[in-house]
Amino acid sequence: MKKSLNQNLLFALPSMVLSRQNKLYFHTKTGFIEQLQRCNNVISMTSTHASVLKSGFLNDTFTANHLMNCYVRLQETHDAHQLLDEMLEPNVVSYTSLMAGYVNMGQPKIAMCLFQMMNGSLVSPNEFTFATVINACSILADLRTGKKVHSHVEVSGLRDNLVVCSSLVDMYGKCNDVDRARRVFDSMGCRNVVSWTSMIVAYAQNAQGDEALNIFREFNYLLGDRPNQFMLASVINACASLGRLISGKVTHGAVIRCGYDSNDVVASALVDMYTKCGDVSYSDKVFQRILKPSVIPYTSMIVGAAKYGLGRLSLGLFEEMIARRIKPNDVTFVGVLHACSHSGLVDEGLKHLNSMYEIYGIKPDAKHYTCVVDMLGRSGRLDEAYQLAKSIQVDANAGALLWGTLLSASRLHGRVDIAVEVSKKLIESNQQVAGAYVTLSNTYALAGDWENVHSLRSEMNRTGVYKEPGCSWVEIKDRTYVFYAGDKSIERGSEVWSLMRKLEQEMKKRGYVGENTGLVFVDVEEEAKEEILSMHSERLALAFGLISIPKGITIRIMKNLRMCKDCHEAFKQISDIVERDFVVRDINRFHHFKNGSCTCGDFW
DNA sequence: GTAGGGTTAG
Repeated sequence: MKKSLNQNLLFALPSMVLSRQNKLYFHTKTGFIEQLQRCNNVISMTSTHASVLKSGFLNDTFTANHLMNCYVRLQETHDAHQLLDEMLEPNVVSYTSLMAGYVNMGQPKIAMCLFQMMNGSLVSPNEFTFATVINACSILADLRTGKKVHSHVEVSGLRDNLVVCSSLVDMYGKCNDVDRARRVFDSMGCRNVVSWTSMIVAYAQNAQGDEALNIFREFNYLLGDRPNQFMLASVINACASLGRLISGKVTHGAVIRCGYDSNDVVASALVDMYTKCGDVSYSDKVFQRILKPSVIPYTSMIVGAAKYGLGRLSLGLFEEMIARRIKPNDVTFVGVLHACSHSGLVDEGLKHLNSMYEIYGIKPDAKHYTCVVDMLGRSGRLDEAYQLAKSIQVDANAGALLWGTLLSASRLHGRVDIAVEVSKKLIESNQQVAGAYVTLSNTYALAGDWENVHSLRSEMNRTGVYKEPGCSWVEIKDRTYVFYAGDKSIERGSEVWSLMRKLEQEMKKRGYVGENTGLVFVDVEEEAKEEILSMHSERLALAFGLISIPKGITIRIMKNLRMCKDCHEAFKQISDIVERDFVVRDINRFHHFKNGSCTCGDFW
């Protein structure tokens, strides 16, 4: 029969008592608690537990809670749980601290079970309990339970509690219910920087970056508080998701002025933002300034370089981080494989796939295999890619990505046979149906099989399958230019088209041929052309922007600026990083000029 | 004993 934790300790007790005899006999409740607070390893913990047991103080809930908290702190949740089971009168602190322990140990489900168990007892939850269990729902993105807990909060008299409401905002955000998050946020009588950050994150992580920036503006305007590193990292993330280079740079200025530029998390967000906003060289400059980059900034930079086709740079960074004994994670390998895929480094990619588990103990999963399928597919090794895809066990979402990847590769290399098989899989499983139809149709078009193209189009019309037009956008100076696939009426459209033709000629001159360049159209139907254009419109718009922005307007204005010390430092650093034509505009926004001196506060 | 941030393949 299994012995209880306390029974086990009784067996261990005699030797412990003997070795610490003199101290133990004089213990008081306060003495035990002080001793427990000092415990920093399991051996001293076990010994103290034994003494508490012997003294009889274990029946005292307050002392037992300290004991349990100590187990939780040492990550011995199993022992802490056993202690709770054996407590005579566990109270709200006993339940809540164990719940928090499970959440911190990555076992939020057990925390939720404990909450249920507690509700079945006579103990009522308090604000700490609610914040903890809501956090568990948030980690699991469990909206159903989250709503139930929310109702419980409403009747518990804690609906005005700042921490509970902030955790509700966060929970709804993580469960992709932004409207509910906003409703809770709006209902709050009192908010702090955490509640505002939770709302910003809720918007940013649910593809509503504009709203995230609006609410950040509101925060600055209403509160005049300085944002902290959490808020700034979230705002930078929102800029990244929108491709808003200027807003990103302005926020970068705020980061420097507020003194968070050496923060690892903020720097990672900046590296990622500059990549997504169109300039990997800024990312590199920010990255170079990080004194001791951890795995995440390294990964951001590896992924960033990979996206720009700088595979060798990605692999060099990977080697550098290994040499610095920084352990890669699963995302790092996604970046490495992505880099190999986009730079045609197939053999090296396969080598990295094999080393993942063998050397680093990371088991490749669907996302890694999807990268490898993409890598083999891009390089024309379609049969191997197909074989690999068939051998992977995936759930529906990962499957959609995997087969979608193979389908694109089949189209790229005109492998109608594989494209047909793969589209069938996608359409039958009701995944990416419209995309599958269009890509299959384009594959037929590339092969000159117009009969099948037309029959697919009729089938799409008959079954009512509609492909949302692709959309991309780019921010140039203070304007956002939006491009929809197939929309020829875009502003300054004729300039875009003429620039595109120039680029096309330039690329041809340098030896690019075929549709791999993305700008050279093959003889396909109108819709297929539009799809190819939309894939590249972002880069196109960037190129378009670069030749349209007037330069050289900056130096004179700058000389007249009188800046406070903080702003001057921010300006010096940021001008190392960004180009001057953007900087002046940003710098003007960093400052308020009153009576000839500089006051800061409004980032926008 | 409680709430918030960064990297992920087509």
